[in-house]
This record gives sequence, structure tokens and C-alpha cells, in this order.
Amino acid sequence: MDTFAALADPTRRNIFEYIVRGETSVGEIVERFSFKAPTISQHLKILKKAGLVQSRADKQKRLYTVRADGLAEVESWVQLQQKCMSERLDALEHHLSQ
Amino acid sequence: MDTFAALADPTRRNIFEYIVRGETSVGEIVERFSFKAPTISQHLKILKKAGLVQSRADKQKRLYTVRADGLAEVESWVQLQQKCMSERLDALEHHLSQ
DNA sequence: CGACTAATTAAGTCAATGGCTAAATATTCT
DNA sequence: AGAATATTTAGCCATTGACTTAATTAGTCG
Repeated sequence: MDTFAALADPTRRNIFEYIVRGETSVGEIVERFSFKAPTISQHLKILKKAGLVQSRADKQKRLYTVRADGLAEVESWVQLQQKCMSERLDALEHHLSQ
Repeated sequence: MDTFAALADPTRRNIFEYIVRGETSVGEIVERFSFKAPTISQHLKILKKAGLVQSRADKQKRLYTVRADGLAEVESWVQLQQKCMSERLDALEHHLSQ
């Protein structure tokens, strides 16, 4: 759902950074981070709902990967704001040079 | 402090979007949004701590503006992740074409 | 089927968040 | 100084968030 909220938690960003390196099972993530399996599972659920990761089944395991377009919303928002900022800055400079 | 957490709240993003359009007093923001002054004030405090906005005094009013480099951290994080993603995608394509 | 592995769901705790009203703190203006 | 304006701080309450342990589901393999 809300990508920004999903990325607000540093643990979730760390998990995302880990998954972005390649397809990862839940167990692998649990091993790397000092959190219990249910905690990781909840974070993954939130990342998934936000469209940041996806999963597929392989035997008992669930393998997670990042979604290519997951960060698009955040990126475009940030860039729109920066565009507005630079436009205002340009206008200010132009005004000052008059 | 934490830019991501500051941007997690949609109201704060809206406030940021409003301020990015130009220097704005607290009262102006209170008028636009249907929240009481203390609520807006708290949001501004969080945005300020995150380095996203800054303020200056003008008579009784406090005028807020966005900080040019406020979104840099978020932008660079997003772009790093996307770089990692595209590299992995390239490697995959290369591998498949062999 | 039964034991095992992998992950999720359920349920509970505790801290943090986001809203409010009321009070306090400047600052300006008469 | 005293009244008015603009904003912040303090305190309260309801909701959400991030963890935990225990129980449950789902899949594998002897």
C-alpha cells in the first residue's frame, strides 16, 4: 500500500537492501538479522503490500525478490519536489539579477 | 533526523509539497489543512529535525521554506537500490543470452 | 502416515505516533 | 503596560507499530 511508510522503518530498508542483492529465502534473512522469524515475516508482508518485493515458492521455502518498479513512486515524488525547488531557485536568481 | 520516517506520514508530505511552492507561514498551512495549529506545528518540527525544511522569523510569524538538500539522502538511497537492481537485471540477461 | 522443515498467523506487550484542548511563550501594536 | 496575534509546549487519549512466544499451516521426505 504505502511505499513511504514501508520504507520508514530502518529494519525494512535493511531487509530490502539485502534482497536487492539477489533472491533470498526468509530463513536467510532471519539468519542475517537478529530478529525472530515472525518479525521478519511481518516486515516482508509490509514490503510486499507496498509493492517493493514479491515472492515465489520453492519447496518449503519462499524466495523473495525486489520488484523492479517498486521504488518508482518514491523516486518520481522526490524528483517532482526537486524540480519544483530548482524552478523556484531559478526564478529567484532571475529576479535577483534584474 | 530520520528523513524516511518524516516522509512516511502523508500529511507531512502534503505540508512539504505546500511549502515547496514558496515560503509559507504556519498560519497559512493551518488554514489550508484541516488540522489545529499545534498539530501542524508538530509536523513542522519533525520536518525540520529531518532537515527537510527551515524557518525564519518575520514579526510574529515564522516563515518556512524547504531545504535544497533535504531530499538528497532519500534520492541517493533510491538510486543506489535501482542501480543494484538494474545491474542484477543486466547480469541476468547476459546470463540468459549465453 | 508421521516426523521434520519453513514460514505465517494469532495473541499479547510496550513504545511511539498523531490527533486534540489548554496553557505558555514570544512579538507586535495601541 | 496591556491587548492582540502567532506559534510552540505540555498533557491527554486512542491508534498503530514493532517486537515477542506459542500455535498453525503448508510442503517434504522417510
